[in-house]
Amino acid sequence: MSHRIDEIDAQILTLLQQNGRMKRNRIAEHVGLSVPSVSERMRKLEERGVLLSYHAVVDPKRLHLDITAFIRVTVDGSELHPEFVERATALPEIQEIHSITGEGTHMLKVRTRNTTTLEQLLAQIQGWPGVHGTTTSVVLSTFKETRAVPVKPTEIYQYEEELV
Amino acid sequence: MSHRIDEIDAQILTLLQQNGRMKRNRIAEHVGLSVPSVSERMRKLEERGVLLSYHAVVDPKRLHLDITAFIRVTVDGSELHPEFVERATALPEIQEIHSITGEGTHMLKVRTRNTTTLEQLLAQIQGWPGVHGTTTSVVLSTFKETRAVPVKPTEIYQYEEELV
DNA sequence: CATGAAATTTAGTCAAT
DNA sequence: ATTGACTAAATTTCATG
Repeated sequence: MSHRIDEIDAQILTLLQQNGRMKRNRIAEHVGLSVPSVSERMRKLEERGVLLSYHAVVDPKRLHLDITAFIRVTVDGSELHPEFVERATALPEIQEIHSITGEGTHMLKVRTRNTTTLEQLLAQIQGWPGVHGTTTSVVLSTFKETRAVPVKPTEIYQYEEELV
Repeated sequence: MSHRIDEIDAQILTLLQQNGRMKRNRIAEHVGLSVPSVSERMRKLEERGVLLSYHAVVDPKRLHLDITAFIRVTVDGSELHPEFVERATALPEIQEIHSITGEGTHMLKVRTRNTTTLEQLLAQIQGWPGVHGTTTSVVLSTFKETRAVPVKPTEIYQYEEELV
């Protein structure tokens, strides 16, 4: 079973990435289809796992989370990686956890209240099993921050089997 | 003019961060208020800039964007920073642009199709005025990726003047 | 797949508290 | 600031092309 993202799917995805609460009738106007057609396409995009989820974005500053930082961590021994990930996942201040190539083994993105809480967070992470070093880049200004991806109609078929 | 986020606002924000398309009547059930009250609170949270926006999340893998990478860039001369940011902002593959402390001056987060397109992107960035060095961390696995922030009712008043 | 029309659900308005 | 009662709008269902 294979599917492709056509021009209209691409438009719908672009619109919903921009405005996740856009009404179906307005989407329908944009793409030139009826409301039930848009609903059906959205349902299928969700079913196929192209549309993963919808989220509100809250301004961290308004909640006194004034520090954003990237923390590059070195975790010794890959047998300790799962535990590291588990501990990091449990902390709501940690928004992203990736394993990476190059210097270090993991990259974290964190939002925290101030330099004091950042220091506490770093101390906590450094105390975890296998954690050797951390390198922290504190964000001074953010100029662009989005999860939106450019969507073009795909010429290539997407085989479900290949993905998960 | 000052405002505080009470227990119910915190619940609403948490729910909408989890599900950005949650219906007002479902939110109302969760928080124990009427639909008009929930609408009014959402309107005010948006007005005050606490709720910034709503977005659908699209799976990059389904669109053949198989590479995620963090690129730490050194841009010489702060007078060249605005141009760097402007050029970077224009590229849809670049999802995040931050100026940072420590090693390098900027941190980029990028999504691109494959190692070939990543190489092209790096070459492009390295050609920009003032760009000296780049250090790339390619993501092998992502374990957590969210923009959701922990929301607790604030005891402290938030003065509009202090923000923006 | 797409559509219009009908049925159902959700959201907006507003006077009253 | 919150509500119920009302009206308007949005969404789902479904028979048909």
